[in-house]
Amino acid sequence: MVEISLEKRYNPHIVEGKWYRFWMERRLFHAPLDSSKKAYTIVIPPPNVTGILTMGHVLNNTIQDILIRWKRMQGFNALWLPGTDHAGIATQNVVEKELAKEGLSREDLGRERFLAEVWEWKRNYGGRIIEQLQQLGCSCDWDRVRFTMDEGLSKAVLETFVRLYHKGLIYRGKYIINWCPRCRTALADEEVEHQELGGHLWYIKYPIKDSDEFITVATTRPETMLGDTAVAVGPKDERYYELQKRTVILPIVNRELPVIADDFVDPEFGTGIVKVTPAHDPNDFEMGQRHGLESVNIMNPDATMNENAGDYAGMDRFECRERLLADLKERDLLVKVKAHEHALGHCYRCHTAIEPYLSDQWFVKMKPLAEPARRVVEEGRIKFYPRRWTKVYLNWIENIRDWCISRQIWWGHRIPIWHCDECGEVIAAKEKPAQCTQCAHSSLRQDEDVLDTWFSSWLWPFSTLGWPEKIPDLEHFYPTDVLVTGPDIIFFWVARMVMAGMEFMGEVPFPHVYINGMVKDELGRWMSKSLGNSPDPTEIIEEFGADALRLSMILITAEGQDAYFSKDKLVIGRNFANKIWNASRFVLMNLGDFDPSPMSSEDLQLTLIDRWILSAFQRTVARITKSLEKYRLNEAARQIYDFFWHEYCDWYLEWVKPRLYQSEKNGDSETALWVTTTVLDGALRLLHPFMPFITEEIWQQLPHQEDSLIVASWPQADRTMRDGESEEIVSHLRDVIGAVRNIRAEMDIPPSRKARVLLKVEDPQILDRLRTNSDYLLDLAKIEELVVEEKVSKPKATATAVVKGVEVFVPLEGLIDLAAERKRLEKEIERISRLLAGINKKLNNEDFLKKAPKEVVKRERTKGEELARRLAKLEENIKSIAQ
RNA sequence: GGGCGAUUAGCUCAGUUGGUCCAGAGCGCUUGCCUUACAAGCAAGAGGUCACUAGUUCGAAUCUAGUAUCGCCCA
Repeated sequence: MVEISLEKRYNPHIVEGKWYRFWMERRLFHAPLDSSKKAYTIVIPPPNVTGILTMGHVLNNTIQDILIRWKRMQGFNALWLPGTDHAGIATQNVVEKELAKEGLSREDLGRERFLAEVWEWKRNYGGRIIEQLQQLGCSCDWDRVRFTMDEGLSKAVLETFVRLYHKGLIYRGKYIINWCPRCRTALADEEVEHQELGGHLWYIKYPIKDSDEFITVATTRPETMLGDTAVAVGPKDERYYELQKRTVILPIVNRELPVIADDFVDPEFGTGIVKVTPAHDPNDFEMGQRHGLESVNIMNPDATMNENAGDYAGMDRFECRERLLADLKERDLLVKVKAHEHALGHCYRCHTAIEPYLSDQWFVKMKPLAEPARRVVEEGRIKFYPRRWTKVYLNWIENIRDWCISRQIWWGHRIPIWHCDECGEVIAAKEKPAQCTQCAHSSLRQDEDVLDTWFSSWLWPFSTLGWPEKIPDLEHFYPTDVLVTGPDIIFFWVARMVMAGMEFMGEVPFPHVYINGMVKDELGRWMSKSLGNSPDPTEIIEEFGADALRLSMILITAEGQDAYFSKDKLVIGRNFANKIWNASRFVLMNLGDFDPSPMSSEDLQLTLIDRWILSAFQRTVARITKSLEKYRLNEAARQIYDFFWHEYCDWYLEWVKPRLYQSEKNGDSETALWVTTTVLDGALRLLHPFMPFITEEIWQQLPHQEDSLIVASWPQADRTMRDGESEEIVSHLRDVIGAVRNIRAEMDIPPSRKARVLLKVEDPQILDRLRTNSDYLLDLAKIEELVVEEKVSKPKATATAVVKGVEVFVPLEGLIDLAAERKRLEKEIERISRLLAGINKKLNNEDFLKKAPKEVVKRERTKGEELARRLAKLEENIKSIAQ
């Protein structure tokens, strides 16, 4: 047996690392292919390789670990498949920044050497977040760790691209896309974050050709006027019927612009006339398509102006705006400026303002993929927890737009498209074809672009299990059982995984999606590096321990609600860990070498409190299991917390002490030890998914069968152990003790002074019950002499209380403070009167008696009678004080 | 403009099929205790018209509608 530590405070440092190593050495997290067991699978939302653990990861991964550990204990072949995501743009940015320190750009190195640098970086730093997850206690199957750029996963990417291409679901074209001028790449619509900004609306005069007149257009982006190829008005806008026949002159550039009529134009906006810049605005682009307008691109990829911008060429877009406005003002063409709120897109990686930009890109046609993804959710084959996200998901699916998947960066899966230099043929192939399929020429060039990172992560639930190879693992573990992730990537990732699952596997990737809340700081702000308000979880683990962090996070997070984190919220977890520690220390100290596990039910001499705590434990098991099944983790955590602290520690351990202290072992003390350790053992099992380290540490010191608590069985709810009668009696005893304690405290009876207590009980059944169990009252209420009788004459100078069926008298032998006692009783009378009034109101209501369920009426009636009796006694007692 | 969430004790939050959870927990506060597991503890207590209004119902913190404040997502 392990030496019992005498530390009075739980010290996570000497415990956590030790057990994690123990689990790893025995490969207890590993889920081998074992078809004799039912599989339970979760794939981790792969964190970015560049990532470090955030509080958001802590919450997300703690939830997954709780589910996995729970299912593993239930006997499932539980696989939690970990891994990381290559995070194309983010990772490339990181490495480029490193290179910049040496004055180098990626172009200086060239593609090949640059990629070698990134791989090197990944080897050195890419495992950091994995180590941090281990510190948190995550029981991932590390033998199966995957990376989106692994060979196998890369194969899956090529496979899906080529399949979709041949199905006609991937196409290339010149469209307006979201361009990040800093990352110099296209982004998908979802990768753009919109921010409401206080901008301006500029009113600019455009001269009408062959006249002295002007029109006025309103725009939020004056610099793009250099690329205008039309102005537009609403077709039904009577003000501008005449104008539609005219031509206007673009100032500065002096280009002639047609006036077009298009429904897109909102007559209420500005002057009702808008400029049309097909190359720099998605709506204008569509108008341009409808009206056959020319597109004039006026910008370079870095958002400086190009040669089409004339004198402004070379300027940055914002500088150009200032200069242009100044020039317009000088020519008296700037009519006015109005403040104007509008949403401006920003790059989700670097927060640079996005430029709508016309360029050649690859797209996935989404409608055909979205249809099955919509259906499975509508049919309930995929359920969201909490349910409200269903609507968000469906709304997005229904308004889906094609997915821009090409990125003008180097780090990622290079698009498996080969261009023939000779005939211009475009070939999609997993490997470089030997020759052009069209002209047989061998000069083939691979497309320069790489794929969106999400084009590999949407395959994650099955690519990690070996797809497209048909291996038994895939068969056994797919589909996964639940996906746990944050609301911020429902569109990016969840929806697309559903599409990919349906398209390539013909099956939903998971039946349940648990959307956890976001972790914010105490002011409700998002945690971000720039605000510096994101605490480092590893420092927190250092200070409080992983168990305390995990439990605290779960307790403060109701299903899917955002959590406002602050360090003082960790106190609850830390204190609870300490409570577990000390209660267990107490049990172990009393257990000594005795092994109670072989005791059979015939050996046991169960007392009232034994039956009660075993019953309460069963109640808790049933509740926790149910809560976990509904993904109500905070509820489950709260239940085990309350049971352990406020039933097992506060009452059972206090009551059982005298039996454990007996120096000679006998049937009674052995039974007490058996119950004490059995319930502790059970509680540790229930706690283990939440607090894996401390529970393993203690459990290993208790007599046990299995190697590790990790693989010990989850307690089965057993109705035959439920004992309503003992629960009722104990509840009654607690009420009596509470009444005495209240008198003692309010009457200032020092704890050192034991009291004489008289209980007057008229009901013979209750009388018998209290007499039989009177020993349970003595210690906890600090009673020296107890009288329990049917008829008790109240001594003089006595403090009194009334609980169900019992009058409690505590004689104070002249020390009584009459005023205090009167105040105490008055307060109680007021409380009871209020309750009684509420009940009487119901009972005097005929509709209530008629329409409420019978048992409710009966319950209210019984309660009313009981309260009336108590009130009468209280009033009698307060009267006798006055004498 | 559309959708969603939040509003309960000084602070942070539970309370999901409307009736012994019409009110709870942790922290903080008051009082008394170093009671041989635990002062990161034990015991007792103070503190809330459950944002507001109207409605449904025998009965509403809980359901419906609207209002206010805050926050998020989408357009």
